[in-house]
Amino acid sequence: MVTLKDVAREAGVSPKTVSRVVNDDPAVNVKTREAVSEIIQRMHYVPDHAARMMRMSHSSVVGVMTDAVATTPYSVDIIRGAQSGLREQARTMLIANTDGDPKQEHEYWQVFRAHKVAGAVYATTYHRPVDLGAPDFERGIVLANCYSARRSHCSVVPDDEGGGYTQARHLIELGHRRIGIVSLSPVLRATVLRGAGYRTAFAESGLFYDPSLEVPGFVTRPDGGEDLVAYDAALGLLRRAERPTAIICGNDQIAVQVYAAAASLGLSVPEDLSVMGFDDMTIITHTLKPMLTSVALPYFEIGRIAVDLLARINGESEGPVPPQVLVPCPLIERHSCRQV
Amino acid sequence: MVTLKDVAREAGVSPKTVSRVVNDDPAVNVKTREAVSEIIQRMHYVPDHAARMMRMSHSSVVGVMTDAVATTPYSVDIIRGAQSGLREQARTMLIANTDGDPKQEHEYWQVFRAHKVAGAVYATTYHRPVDLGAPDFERGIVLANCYSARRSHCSVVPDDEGGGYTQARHLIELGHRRIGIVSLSPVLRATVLRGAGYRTAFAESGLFYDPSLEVPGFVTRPDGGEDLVAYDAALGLLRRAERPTAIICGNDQIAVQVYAAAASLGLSVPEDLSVMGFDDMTIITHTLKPMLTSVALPYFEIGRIAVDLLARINGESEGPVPPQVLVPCPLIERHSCRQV
DNA sequence: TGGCATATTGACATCGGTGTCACAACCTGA
DNA sequence: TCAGGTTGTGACACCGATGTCAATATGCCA
Repeated sequence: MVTLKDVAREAGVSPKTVSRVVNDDPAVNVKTREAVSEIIQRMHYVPDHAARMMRMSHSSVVGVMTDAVATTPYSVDIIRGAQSGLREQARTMLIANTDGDPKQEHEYWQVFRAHKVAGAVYATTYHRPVDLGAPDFERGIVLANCYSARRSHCSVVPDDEGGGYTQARHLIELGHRRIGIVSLSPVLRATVLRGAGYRTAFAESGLFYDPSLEVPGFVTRPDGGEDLVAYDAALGLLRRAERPTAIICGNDQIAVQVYAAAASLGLSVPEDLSVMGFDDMTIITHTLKPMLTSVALPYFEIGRIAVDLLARINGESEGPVPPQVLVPCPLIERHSCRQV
Repeated sequence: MVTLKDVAREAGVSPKTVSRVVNDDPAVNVKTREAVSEIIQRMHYVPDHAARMMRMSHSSVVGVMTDAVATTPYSVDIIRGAQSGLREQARTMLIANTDGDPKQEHEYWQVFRAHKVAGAVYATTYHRPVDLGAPDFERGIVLANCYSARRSHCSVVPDDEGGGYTQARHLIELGHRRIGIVSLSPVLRATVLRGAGYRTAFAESGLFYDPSLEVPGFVTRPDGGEDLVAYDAALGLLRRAERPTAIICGNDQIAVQVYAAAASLGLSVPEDLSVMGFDDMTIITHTLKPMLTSVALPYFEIGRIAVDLLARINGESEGPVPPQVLVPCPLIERHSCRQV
């Protein structure tokens, strides 16, 4: 391990001067700087993070704690977004996956403290309220894809209500008047919020919101698991006397089953039925034929904004720190919806 | 920040003694240990990672470098597997996502050096050869889901050949004799390896391998992107005079389109056609009706084994260090294949 | 009781950087 | 010519832990 002192000796200057060069301190003579820089390069010197951190009593690492971000595959984009933002801040990321286990969570807060991380992002798989308890962690915390029931931390969440509105609004603009909905489990916050969005869009256009046209695509088993019943749900809707001309899906998986149900009745998408997804999981949206129009969950953005907020909380960058940031869910048009 | 000294003062002992307690040094009187432990708890003391690391000149952090693990969603399970293994080793994970950019990659090797990480895992999205160049990084490196063309590092990769064998073998055992294959892009290593697996299984059973029954489900566009053409590929196979009774898919996305193609011809799965996926992306396998039988890519295991190997390389645990570990791809039986 | 092994504890230096402050060399303007 | 300012550099202490080694207390045996 080559140290500051080694470089200093080689360059014939004091360690402090090398330190200045490394940190771009302007109070160094240009010639000295160049000479030292050259030697740093030649010797492959890299400043020791530990020593620096110890002296400065905080690190350039940000902790990211997640429950089980891998469960819904794309929520891992929160991590990618965070990484992207941290890279610009010249920071790095210490990651902790807790599997939702409070014991692990507590341990990792300790780890974060031990590492003197500059702050933490707490990200969840599903948009939901969380209660962090008192993690005795002094630095800033930003919640991503979740929010504090006690409003104790600021949060970055998808605008599910807006997303629901966007789904409905787009179909209405295409001329649809009978719109079925195969929704997620009613206990999810997303379902409630999007429902509000649908109603707003319907009301705006003077459409009647018919509750019988909204059926769940997932049902919760007694053991807590979920069964995907969208196929039968969609069949039910499509067999009604007045068949809906479009179906809004709670997520893209539901759309897969809606496609299959339509096919089984000899209906084709989008000629006989428009289908609108949610989540924009490319693995599904690009795979279905025709490719699925969907509303995206802006995970990448959420991660990015979370670390930007963190920098503001820590006073390292300018800007306001709103208690909650709603990130819009953009419409991704493909070929599963048509004008009627 | 409460330090060792603070605890020592409070306990009326020397800092060194507190250090001994923290590190479970047996040379401490039981009564002293208990008293000090109690005060550590009460004061919420957490040892400073930086100071410890500096003194010991290595850290308990492992670096994980990835190209773009989020692209194929489930390859993120490599990360989860690694995390799970590291947790048992009482280590943590510094993560670096390079987007495949060599400049970022070089930067992150420097970051790893600066952090004095105990070792590194280099994970890729696709099973492929890599050339790490000379990352001037002194600690151990293990490749996950990729391997060194120059055999300079040890690697953990899925047994694609075995996976292909498993796919074919299972169908053969169910009595299928005409088996179509809708494969991945022929340039992928996985395609080549699995092809070898199919042939072995066919040969074993005295089946004739008919190249005309293997068609690509993806085609590469001039711009390098890929188009999913499995629907038409499957139609082609299913319209042949002697229709195959089963189709092996290069991944689960292909299976989605095979299902759709079968439906469009009025064929049902599995009565008229057995379908076998690959990757076991639950988001697809659980969504299709009937649920898809598939062969899993053991990403979680790969990540886990990689960090175990790393510990061996660093001499922290016992066991051999093979140059390459092939991780089996297990068959996950669901309902898309039937006996004929 | 003296001598020696063992158990327990602490003083001190050290790891690799950076903050503080002093100091020398060089300007500037009166 | 000299006070006062600016620029560039280095000496030294210190961040919070641990390794080394010495010091003290205790126990045991002859």
